Amino acid sequence: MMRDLFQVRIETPRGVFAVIFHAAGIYRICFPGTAPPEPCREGRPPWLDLAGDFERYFRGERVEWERYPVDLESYPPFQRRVLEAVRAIPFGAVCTYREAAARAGSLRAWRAAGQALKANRTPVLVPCHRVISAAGAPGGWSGAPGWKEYLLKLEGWSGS
DNA sequence: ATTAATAGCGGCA
DNA sequence: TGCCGCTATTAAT
Repeated sequence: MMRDLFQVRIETPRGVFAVIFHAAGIYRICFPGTAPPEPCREGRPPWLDLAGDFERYFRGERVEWERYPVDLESYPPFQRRVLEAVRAIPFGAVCTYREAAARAGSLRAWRAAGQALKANRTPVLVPCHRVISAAGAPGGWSGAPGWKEYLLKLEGWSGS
């Protein structure tokens, strides 16, 4: 189901992010230097202090992203369960691909869990950076390189 | 309609 | 150490 989309640009210490949203939730996060692939108009989000939360987060403060509704409707069922499980990982904590798949209900589907994270349209709000490989390496990131490591460090993860 | 390719993991030789 | 199979989904054949 395709809805009318709006976007806000938000300045942070790490660059300008674009948040794409509609009335029922946040649809996509665009990292600095990337443009939204779908057409959208400028608009003001209905949620209070979204920009403030971004600034605080990129300054290293804890932010309760759970209070923002994220649009997960267009994902296939398993991917959606993975993203919901990943959303529940607390600030500063991490889990493995295996655990993420298990929490989504299919213990052996780590690989498919990786696909779900790759398909994740809303990084940061769905903190896919908190899913790391069992060996302690950060693992993949579908956007520009370095961001996963950066976000983990921002949340106090000391590395392997 | 089938097959290949994925943001990985654990078991077994 | 290296090989194998596994799961869900999409893209290519």
